[in-house]
Amino acid sequence: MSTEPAQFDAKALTDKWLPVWDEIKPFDSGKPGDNRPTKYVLDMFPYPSGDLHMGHAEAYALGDVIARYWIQKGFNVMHPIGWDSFGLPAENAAIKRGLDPRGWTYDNIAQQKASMRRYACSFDWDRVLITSDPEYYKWNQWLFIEFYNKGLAYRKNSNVNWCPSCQTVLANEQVVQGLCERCDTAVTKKALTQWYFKVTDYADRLLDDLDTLEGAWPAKVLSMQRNWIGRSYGAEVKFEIEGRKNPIEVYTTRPDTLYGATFMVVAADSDLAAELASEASPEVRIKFQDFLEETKKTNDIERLATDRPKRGIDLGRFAINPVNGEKLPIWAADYVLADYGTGAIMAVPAHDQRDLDFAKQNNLPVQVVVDTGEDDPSQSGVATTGDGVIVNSAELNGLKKTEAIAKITEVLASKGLGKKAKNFRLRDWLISRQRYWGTPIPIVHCESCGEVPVPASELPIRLPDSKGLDLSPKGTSPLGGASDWVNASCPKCGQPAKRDTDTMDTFVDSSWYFLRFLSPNSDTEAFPKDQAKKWAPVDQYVGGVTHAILHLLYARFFTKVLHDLGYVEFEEPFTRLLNQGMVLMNGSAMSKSRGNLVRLSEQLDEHGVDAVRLTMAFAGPPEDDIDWADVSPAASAKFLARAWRCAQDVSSGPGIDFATGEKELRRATHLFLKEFPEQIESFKFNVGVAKIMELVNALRKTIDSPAGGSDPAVREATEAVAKALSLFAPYTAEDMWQLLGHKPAVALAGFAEPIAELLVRDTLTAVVQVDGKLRDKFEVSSSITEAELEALAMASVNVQNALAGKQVKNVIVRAPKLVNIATN
RNA sequence: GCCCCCGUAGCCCAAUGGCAGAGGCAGACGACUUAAAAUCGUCACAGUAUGGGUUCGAGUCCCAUCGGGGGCACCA
Repeated sequence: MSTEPAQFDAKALTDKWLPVWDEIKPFDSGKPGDNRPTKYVLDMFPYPSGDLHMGHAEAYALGDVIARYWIQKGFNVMHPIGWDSFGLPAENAAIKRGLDPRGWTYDNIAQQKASMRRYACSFDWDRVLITSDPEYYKWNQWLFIEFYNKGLAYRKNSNVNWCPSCQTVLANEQVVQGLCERCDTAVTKKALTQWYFKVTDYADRLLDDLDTLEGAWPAKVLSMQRNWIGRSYGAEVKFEIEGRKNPIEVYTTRPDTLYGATFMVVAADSDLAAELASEASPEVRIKFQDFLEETKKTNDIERLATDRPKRGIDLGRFAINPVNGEKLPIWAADYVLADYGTGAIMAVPAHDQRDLDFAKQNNLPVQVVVDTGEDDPSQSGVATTGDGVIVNSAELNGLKKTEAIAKITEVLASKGLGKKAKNFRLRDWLISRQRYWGTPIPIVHCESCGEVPVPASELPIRLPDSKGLDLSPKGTSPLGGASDWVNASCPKCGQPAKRDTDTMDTFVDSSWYFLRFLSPNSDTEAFPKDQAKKWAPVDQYVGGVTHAILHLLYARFFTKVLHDLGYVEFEEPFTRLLNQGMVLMNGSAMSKSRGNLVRLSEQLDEHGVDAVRLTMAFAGPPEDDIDWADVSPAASAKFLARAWRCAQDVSSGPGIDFATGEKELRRATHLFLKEFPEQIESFKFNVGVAKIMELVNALRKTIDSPAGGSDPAVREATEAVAKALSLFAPYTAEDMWQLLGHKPAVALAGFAEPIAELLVRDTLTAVVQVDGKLRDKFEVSSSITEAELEALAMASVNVQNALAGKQVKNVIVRAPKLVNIATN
C-alpha cells in the first residue's frame, strides 16, 4: 500500500461515469411496471441558437436539483427535454448564409444535446421532442383546427403591430415599449387580415385562476399576469348623437361622474371617427383627414411619452348626455385607443387627468361632480380621482363614490341607457406570421367555400422545401412562392384552391409541448389521455422570468381550452413555478459587444461540470441574479475534492451498523438529514449546499480525530454527503458512492430518514436577558422546567447586577432556551 | 404617475419574533514542506440603510424617508 492515494480529477470522472449511466439509464421514466409515485419536473425547453451558454447552465442545474431530489425521495420523475426549434433566428441565419434553416437548426440541436449529456442533466432521453419536426407540428395544426371548430381561431382585418425590419406582424405581447421584442425596431401599424386565437374569451378564467397559484408561483409573475390581463369594471353608457340614428356606447369605470361629462372623445383611428367626420362640414372633413394622417405617422414610442401633448380636433358634432340632456361636443383625439372598450369615451375633465389636460388645451369646460376636499381641478390643473361626496348630480348628490356607481348603473339599466360592463387590457392573440420557418396554417382558401380547414387525415401540411424560395423578409410569406405547394384542391368542393401561406407564431408550439412529452412519438394522437391523467399537470416548472407573461399566459390558455374540449382534467398546466435569475458578469448581462462574455465550455473545461453546477446552486437564492465575478467555481471544485477525500478516508465496509458511531457526528448527520430536504423543498439550494459543507466540516474533524475513518458515524455521514451531493455534483457523488463500496447509481440510492432521538441534545445553552439585553448564559439540561430555569436565572450574579436598583415587572421564560426579565 | 420586491461583515449570502452568523470568497496567522503548491487548522471583521411605532423581546411585524431593482403605464 505504498502507492499515492488517487487525486480528485473532475475530467476523469466525467469520462468514467457517462458511459455507465448510458448503460443503466437511471432516469428512464417509462419503465413498464414502475409503481413509484410520479412527479413531472419540466425545464423550459431551449431555442437551439447555438451551444448552451451560462444562462442555460444555471437553469438546467437548478431544474436538475429538483428532479434529482424527487428521484431520491422515491418518485418516478419525468424530466424531459426538447427543442423550441421554429423561429426567426434559424431563418435569418439561413438567409445570411444562403442555407436551409433545417440544417442550421438540427446541427445546433445536436450540439446542445451533447452538451446537456456532458452537463449530466437527469433528462429522460427517450422522451425528446423537436417542434420543427412534422411529427410535432402536425399536432399544432390539429389543435388549430380544434380551436377553429370551437370558434376560437378566426380571421379579422385590423390595424396590427408591424415590425418593418422583421417584415412580419407581432402579437401585442411582442411589442415592448413600442419596440419589436426581437430586433428593437420601432413598431408601426398596418391594416391586415390575420388569424387570431380568441384568448379574450378566457380572460376571466385566466385572471381568476391565478388565485389558485398563489404561493406556488412567484408573486412577481402573478402580478405581471394580472396586470397584463387588466380587468376593469364599470358601465357602458349610451349617448344619442345628433344627426345619427344609433347611439354611441361609451365604456367608463366612473359612471358616478356622468354628470361631470363635458365633451366626448372618439379615437382618431376608429371607424366611428371616420363616420362622424364624413358627415361633418367639408372643413372638418379636410381637417380630420390631415389629423388622421398625422396620427398614423406617430409611432408607439412617441405615443407612449406621457408628457406628449394630446392632440385632437373638434368634429363639430354633438352627443346628448343621457342623464341631463346636455349637448357635448365630440372630438377626435389621439389619446383614446380604438381597440379598447368601444373606442369612444365620455370626458370628465374634473376627475380624469387625461381629460383635464385635453380640456385645458382646447378650452373645454370643467365640471366638478365629486367633492374630495381638494382644490378645484380647473384651477389647480390636477384632476381629483379619490372618493368624496357627489355634487351637481341631481339624484346622486350626497352619495359616496361606490354608492353612486351602483345607483347610476341601476338607473341607466332601468331606462335602457346603459349597463354594467367590464373590460380587459388583454387582446386576442394574433398568431399569423409572414415567415417561412414555422407551422403552416392548415387552412385552404376556396373561391366558393371560403376558408376551409384541412381534414385531420391530411395532416401534417408539411413545409415545402426552402430550396428555390425567397426567404428574405418582404411583407408576405415566403410560402407564397412555392406554387406547387400553394395550389391545392378545396377539401369541401374539390375545386382548385390555395393554401394559407402564413405560419404560426412559435408560441403556439410551446403552449402545449409539456403534454407532448407524454408520448413524443405517437402518430395517432397529440397525447394520450391516460398518460395525461398519470403525469400532468407539471408538478414543477423551471425557467426564466422572461416568459412571465407571453409563454405562461398562452400555455394556460391552451390548457383551459384543452380542458373544455375534454382532453385534460386540469385547468392549470404548471402547479409550481420557479424562476431562476440571470447570470451576469460585472453587474450586467453578458454580451460579446460588452466584452464580458463568460464561455460555458471554458468554465467546464477549467473547473469541471460538477463545480460549475455546484457554483450555480450555491451562488444565492435561485431567483436572484448571479454575478459570475462574485462567485468562485474554483472554490466549488476545492470543496468537491474535500468531500471526495472523505469517501477515500472511510475505512469501514458498507452495511456496518451505525448505532455505535461517534455521537456528535451522528447528531450532525441526522440534523442534516432533517434540514437538507427542507431547504431543497423551499428552493433554498444555496442553504442546502451550505448544510452539506457544514456536515463535511464535521466529518473531516471526526476523521482526523482519534475516532478516525473506521468509525461507523463517518461512513454514515459520508453516505449522506454523497447522496445529497448527487443533486448538485453527480460525477463526484457517483465516485464517492463507489469509493464507499456501492454500485451505481447514487442518484437512485434514496435519502436516509433522520432518527428523532439523535436530534435531541442532553444539554444546551440557555440565555438570560434583562429588558431584552443579554446578561448571562449557562448550560442547562434540555429537559429543564420553566420554574427551574427561572430560578437559575434569578440566581445569576450577572443578572442580579443588571437588576440592581430596578423593579422586576415581568419574567418571560421559554424553557430551555431563554429567560427575559422585564423591569419598570 | 400607479403597483411589487429588496437594503445584514470588504464581497456573495444565512438567521420558525428569542445569543446577529450556517456556508463560502477575499484577508491574516500557524502546521506540514528544503521550498512552493495542495492540504489541515486558528483568527479577525457588521449590530442589520435611516427615523418612528408595536412587543417582555424586532434583521424579522407596522408607518414614513432614503437608496437599489422590477412590472404596468393615454386601457377611460
